[in-house]
Amino acid sequence: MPTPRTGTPRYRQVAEELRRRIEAGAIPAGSLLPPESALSREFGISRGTAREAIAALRSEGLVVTEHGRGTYARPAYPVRRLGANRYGTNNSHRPSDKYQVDATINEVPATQPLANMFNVEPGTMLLCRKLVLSSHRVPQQLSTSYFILETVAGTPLADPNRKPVVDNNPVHLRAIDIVVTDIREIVRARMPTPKEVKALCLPAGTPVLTVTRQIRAGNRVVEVTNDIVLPSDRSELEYEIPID
Amino acid sequence: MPTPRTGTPRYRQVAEELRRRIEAGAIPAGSLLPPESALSREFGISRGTAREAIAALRSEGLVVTEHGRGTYARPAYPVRRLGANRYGTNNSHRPSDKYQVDATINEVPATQPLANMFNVEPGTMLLCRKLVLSSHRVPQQLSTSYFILETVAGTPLADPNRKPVVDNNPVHLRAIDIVVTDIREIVRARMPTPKEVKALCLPAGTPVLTVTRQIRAGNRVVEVTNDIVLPSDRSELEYEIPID
DNA sequence: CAGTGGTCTAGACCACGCT
DNA sequence: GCGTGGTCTAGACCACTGT
Repeated sequence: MPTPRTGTPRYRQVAEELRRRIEAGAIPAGSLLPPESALSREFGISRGTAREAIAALRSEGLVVTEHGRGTYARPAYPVRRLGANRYGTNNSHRPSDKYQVDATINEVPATQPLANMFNVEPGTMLLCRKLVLSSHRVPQQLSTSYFILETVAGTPLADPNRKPVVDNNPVHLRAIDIVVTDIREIVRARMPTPKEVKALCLPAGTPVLTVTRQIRAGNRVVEVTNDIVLPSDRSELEYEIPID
Repeated sequence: MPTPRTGTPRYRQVAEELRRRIEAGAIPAGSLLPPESALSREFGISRGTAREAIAALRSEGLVVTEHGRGTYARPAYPVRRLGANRYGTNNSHRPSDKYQVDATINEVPATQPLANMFNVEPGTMLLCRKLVLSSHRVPQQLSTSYFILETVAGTPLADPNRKPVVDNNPVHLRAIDIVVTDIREIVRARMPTPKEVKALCLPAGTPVLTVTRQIRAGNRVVEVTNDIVLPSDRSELEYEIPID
């Protein structure tokens, strides 16, 4: 019986000890934790148990593991803030020049939930724009937007070759004579799907922020974005709420 | 050699198969997955590998495990939406009556980051309000708010026995002659700490949404809420953005 | 009590990153 | 090649939920 079974499991105790070392700075952000073999020796546990301890820290987002190299105390990523003024007309730091965009466009009939959000009948043809937005060769954002096909057909928004469009924001819509009056966003968080992990280069245990967006011009809904997906380790969303 | 090592690991294959069953409805939301022993037999893997498959699904938030009972396809929780009008004066669905509040109040000197957010000198005395907001005996929200002590001393906001205050919103401030002009919120997501897991009854693998909030009256910052913590499986945030 | 998941061991071989 | 983490096995005992 090499392990006295006290109340809290061994792997948790080890995880807590490692957490203390990280938070105390004994293991600085960006540096390597001891390898599993060393933990196994130091704490007198099997390698499997050492792995469980590290898995616990990983699921808290405190460390990231790289195959063949080791486990690092998680370095702080530079954060991209989606500012409250991101839809303004004189947005001085428009991202067009700093970001690379990969867009695919196609036409689809409206499903029931989409039809509801647009206030149209199911089956109405929509333009679907899928975007991948990258910065420094690291993907920063996925999004899928829909427009009523009739209102954008033949405009630059429907042109698959018009790469430099970063986001379908009010400025682009105004260019085709649609005056946006307000935008409604719903923010949620969840764990990513395996596909999103890959597409956004997410370290294990990193949640994503999702934004569902309605862009309205008066009573008309002109765009529905059914999930902008943002990596939570490098993104934050800012809102300004005016009080009547 | 009981296991041919093809490209994708065995536990991932099993996880994907289980995911298909859940998404196809073969394992309806809320019902039990096969026990580890059954998976072990069915797929010809060891119990440890079956556990890894389930852990993968758990980390995606697709299933929840209860000790001694089994692993369930995750039921959809009722979602609490923090609406765009949550700071309005004529907020018809004020939550006061539907929620229970547990508040602790104390006085602390401003740390450097707090002082920055208030535009005051470090050391200025602040009133600190920690809230736990519950509904149906399930915690729904944690928050820590700060006020400049001088501006709220002696007012109901500083009274620890004034339980029914659900949130320090503009209505309460107006009652003490502070007219809020705007609110700034920053939304992030991350994995919860073990304490938050406990306090919010979070199933493993559930991220939290956090909101950092500044409430301003003209140029003055009257309240800083340094992280409202919301369980992402039961919360969403709504914003309305007016376009100039 | 039986059946479930939770923890842990001791060992094996594979895949990756280095030097 | 060596050291790292990644996958997997077979077995053990514990802890919790049911009957």
